[in-house]
Amino acid sequence: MAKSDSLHHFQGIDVSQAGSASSIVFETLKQAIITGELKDGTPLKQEELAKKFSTSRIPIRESINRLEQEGLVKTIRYKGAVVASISLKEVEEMFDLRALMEREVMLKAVPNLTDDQIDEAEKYCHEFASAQTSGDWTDTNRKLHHALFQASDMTFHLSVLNTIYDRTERYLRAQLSFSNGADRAVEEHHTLIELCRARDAAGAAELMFQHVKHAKRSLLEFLPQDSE
Amino acid sequence: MAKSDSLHHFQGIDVSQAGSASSIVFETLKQAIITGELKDGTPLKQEELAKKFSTSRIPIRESINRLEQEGLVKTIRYKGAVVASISLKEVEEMFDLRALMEREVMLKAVPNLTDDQIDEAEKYCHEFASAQTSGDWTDTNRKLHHALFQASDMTFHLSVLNTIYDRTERYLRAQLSFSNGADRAVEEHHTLIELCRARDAAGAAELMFQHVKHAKRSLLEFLPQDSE
DNA sequence: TTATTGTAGATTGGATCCAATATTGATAGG
DNA sequence: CCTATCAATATTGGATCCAATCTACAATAA
Repeated sequence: MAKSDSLHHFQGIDVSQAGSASSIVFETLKQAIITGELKDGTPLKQEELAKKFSTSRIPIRESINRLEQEGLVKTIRYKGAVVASISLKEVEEMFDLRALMEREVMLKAVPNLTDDQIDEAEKYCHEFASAQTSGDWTDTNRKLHHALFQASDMTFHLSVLNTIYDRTERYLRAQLSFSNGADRAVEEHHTLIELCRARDAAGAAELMFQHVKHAKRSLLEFLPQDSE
Repeated sequence: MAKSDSLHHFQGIDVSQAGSASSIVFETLKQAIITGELKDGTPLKQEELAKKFSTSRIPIRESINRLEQEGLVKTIRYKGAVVASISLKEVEEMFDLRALMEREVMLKAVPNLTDDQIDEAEKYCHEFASAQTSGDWTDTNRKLHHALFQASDMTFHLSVLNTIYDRTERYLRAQLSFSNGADRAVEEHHTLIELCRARDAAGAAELMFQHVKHAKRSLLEFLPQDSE
């Protein structure tokens, strides 16, 4: 009963009102993992979740399958599923890839950016600067990046970037709960907006690259723990 | 009965001997889609597949879910699943990303390559040159690239690359059935091996980049059809 | 005491049944 | 002849039941 109380968040969530049960469970669990509500290693027991969501185990199983395919959980046959942890090496890789990809995306996006889009990005830029909780921080950060990326029309790149964001967000949140290492990011974001307004694609792309590399470095300083 | 005969390949495949039913069905379907045995738009009917695999619909549904998460099928609620097609724009994007990533991977791999690994790659290089069917071609091509990539120890990058290979292979096969545009590739592969032996990481990386860009170009020449 | 074995409980994997929805074809009206 | 509506069928989504496997703990023997 009190054995595993880490899923108390889902109290009262019911499925019988919108889309398919599977997709609701999937989105809810995914969000809980991304935000860190469900910590690394938390076992996801089908029966338990079925009760929380007031459904049978079928939609739960489908959700867990999909989550595993996205790399967010890891299951062992007849043993069960747990929230997947991520190694330091993988974090590094993901940030390196982010840097590489976001540079390319910016290169294509900047020439297509409308003034409205830049205004929107700047709005998020300010929200970002005044964000208080780590949740607000990551949310506005994602919105800001996304607003700039939209103009690139590189849907596949963006989908890959999204999975990287999904899989690293909880670690970013953890970092930001401790340090307030967002100062440099705020500065870089403002400069980024300026470069976009000037339609300096190469400059914006290069700054984005460095921006992500900086984020990687400050995150790694805060993850000296295990490596799995 | 003769209505949809595009799944006749699975005759006799039975599930009751190895891993979980789900994973067997998943791998089999995935391979069939990758190779092009199941063409774009082919509907995947659960009952029909359940009979072919001698199981219930449950493992079929799980497989389809996982395939959808990998982008290989597309399902509509209460309507069914079909083999996902891919737009020209996505093909372009995937090859651009491949070029970008494989350059980075080579940059890290070359200094770590052992002589044995290079020998292995060269073996595939020769197999590739003498491959007859489009299946042999893509197989050895993948093996060759993979052999070189292993030394990079960039597991996440490789997983992304694998999904790109998975989602584009059938189009490459189709191309190679028509043209024999592999001549240039053979040449580039040999040069690539030379550069690896010389431990010229920058050179190998740059050649790999161009190699993928060339592949992209010759593929696009053969896909002037629809765009969806 | 310690290692081993066996049994009971818990948990996941798969099969079958029912519910919800879409598709198709027939029929009636214009 | 064409169109619209409605019933019949096909197909997917979800619930419940059974099977297979793992885990924990106790009993027994060295």
